[in-house]
Amino acid sequence: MSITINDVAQLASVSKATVSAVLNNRPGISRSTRQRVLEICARLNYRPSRVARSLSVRETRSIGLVIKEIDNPFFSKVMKGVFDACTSRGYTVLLGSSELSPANEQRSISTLIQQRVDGLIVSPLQGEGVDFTYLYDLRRENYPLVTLGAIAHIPTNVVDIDNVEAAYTAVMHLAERHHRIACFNGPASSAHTQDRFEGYRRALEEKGLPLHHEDVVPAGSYVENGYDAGKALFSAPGPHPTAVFCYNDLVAFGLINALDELGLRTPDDVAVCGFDGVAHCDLARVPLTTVQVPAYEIGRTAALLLIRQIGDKESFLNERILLEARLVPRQSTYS
Amino acid sequence: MSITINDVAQLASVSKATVSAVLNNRPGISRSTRQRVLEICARLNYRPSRVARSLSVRETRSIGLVIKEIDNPFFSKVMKGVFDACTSRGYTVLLGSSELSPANEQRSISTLIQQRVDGLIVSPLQGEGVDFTYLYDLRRENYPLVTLGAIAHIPTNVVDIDNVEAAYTAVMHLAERHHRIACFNGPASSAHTQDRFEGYRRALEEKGLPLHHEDVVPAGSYVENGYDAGKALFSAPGPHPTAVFCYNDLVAFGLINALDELGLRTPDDVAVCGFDGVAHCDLARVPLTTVQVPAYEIGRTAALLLIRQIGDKESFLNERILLEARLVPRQSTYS
DNA sequence: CGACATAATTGAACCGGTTACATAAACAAT
DNA sequence: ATTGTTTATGTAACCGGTTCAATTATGTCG
Repeated sequence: MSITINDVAQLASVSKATVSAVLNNRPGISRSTRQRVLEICARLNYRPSRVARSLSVRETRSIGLVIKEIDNPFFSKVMKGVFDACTSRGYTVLLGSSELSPANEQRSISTLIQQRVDGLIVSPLQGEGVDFTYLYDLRRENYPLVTLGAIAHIPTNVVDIDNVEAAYTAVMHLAERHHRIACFNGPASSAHTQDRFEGYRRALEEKGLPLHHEDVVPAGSYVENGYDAGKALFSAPGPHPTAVFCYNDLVAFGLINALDELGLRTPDDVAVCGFDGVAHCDLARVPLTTVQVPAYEIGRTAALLLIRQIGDKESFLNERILLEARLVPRQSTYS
Repeated sequence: MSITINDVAQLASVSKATVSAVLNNRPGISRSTRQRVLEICARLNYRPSRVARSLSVRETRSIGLVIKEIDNPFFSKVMKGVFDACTSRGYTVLLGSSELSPANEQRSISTLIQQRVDGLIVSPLQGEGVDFTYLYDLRRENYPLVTLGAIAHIPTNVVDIDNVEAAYTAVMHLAERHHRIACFNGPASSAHTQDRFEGYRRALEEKGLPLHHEDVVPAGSYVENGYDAGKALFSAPGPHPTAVFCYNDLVAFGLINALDELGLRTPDDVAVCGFDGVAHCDLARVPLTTVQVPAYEIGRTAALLLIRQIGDKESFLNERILLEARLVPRQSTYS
């Protein structure tokens, strides 16, 4: 099938060992032999098999990235951060995605481990029905692992922002002008959902505002979810909230759309705050106030941390890196 | 280090061959042996090494996906299509991206081949300084390859839309009301840029409209590019175009922003048409008229085609699948 | 010129699976 | 009891690299 090291060795009339030495720039090869071998490699267009090498040296120079949603601009940026850091250091990225399903997450991780990736970056799901004993096992085996967000009871290397704090800040911002603030939560299976809700709760508490049960709605993470939740909440009878803190920007966009259709104006009738700071928040019909999360840096940092840990398995077993998120007020909360 | 088939064999007091047979559901294993082996696998939490298997059977059950921009919602959807099709068929996706640099493209492909992916999906660059002899070589070796967009002089399996036709339709739409239409081109290194421009040219020609040289500007593929190009074109002295056909939606968004800052209104002063139909075109400040490209289906179709070709290398050597794109008129071209 | 150090090269085992073939065991038929 | 047939399991080679001890070639020096 394809050219192997044996073909090269034979044509150069040297042993495989010599070819291997040449290709790995090991010393102790004569100038002439090196030249001849390289020439033949070029002529044959020889590409050493990484799978054979991986088997032998027990490292694949690849890492697995398991995100939650491929089709989410936030994760696109994370991916890019991971990708850039990895490729510049000779690592290949194998892609996994849970698409919010715990079963998929587990399957992805399992597959990647069978592929013998040198380490994993996981944006973990959490909540009901999420079994992370397998992540726990990885930890115990000292498998290089970085999670984007902490996992309850499992110490890992974490790269994230302080979601509670960021949500708190955002809601405090809304509370400057509003006294009834709703919360559109994200997927129940995401730890971020819980943290952001906690920030919301604290802000209300601090301001002495009541937490209306019916104002806390499980929305989701996509535009449609925000739209549906918005339609439901604001077409219900009775007085409505005058501001909504959304799990992410997409939900916020959907909400604004729903409000518009209901004849409610943003921000005059209802102020809306998003989260993530995906590109184009500033291009939206109503420029969106949001919490700018450094997604690219999260990805990049996670990759660097992971690679460091791959290199020295004993170090940084339990690092927790929190990057800065900042509130970017725009028109959707100011009239 | 990690558990191997030998460990399992030893504990079950059988040979590796037997363990292998059990794990691959090969017939001719006694009920009791099978059970015992499986039990021990479970107990040891044994995960067969795909790298060893790959070396042996000469297939990795993985494919490489090389896109042009990770951080571009269009490619996010393509990726998702590829990912879904692949994972449901047991293939892993290795990620590559040229980020519009031919050198990167080549490096990505080269790396993926060394990883011995079973096939490649490439969204190829094209134009000046793009050397695709290596893609040509792949073709000759009958390496499974699907490209998203044709490559000049190289017959491959192609999945794409008819860019010329789609651009033509879009520009004809603009030409219903406008007589001077600019074109914001994409990256010079993209074949799509050339095709879309060709559609633009044909539409003008058919309508008998003049093609002003200064109205054809190399913009790029990101929001900033559209913004910059817009600022430049519309702040120049003299009469301006009253419509712009943009390479993609992001450029269109940037342009609308620029126009806004220059005090020009969309669509009243300048009509704008995008391309791709990324999510949120309908959420933009000015809902964007665009050509809706079935990105997810492109990815999915490409993956299916590739996998089919991997299974039967002789078939479909030269398939050319064009999916439907359709114009979605919105406010940015209608007042 | 022989002894010895040094440089260059090779042989063989190994990584962890798969697989063709050989062998052993179980059982039926004669 | 012998042979044949079927079923279950084991042996060993192989995939394409890496690695290290052993070997051979080359060079230095007394």
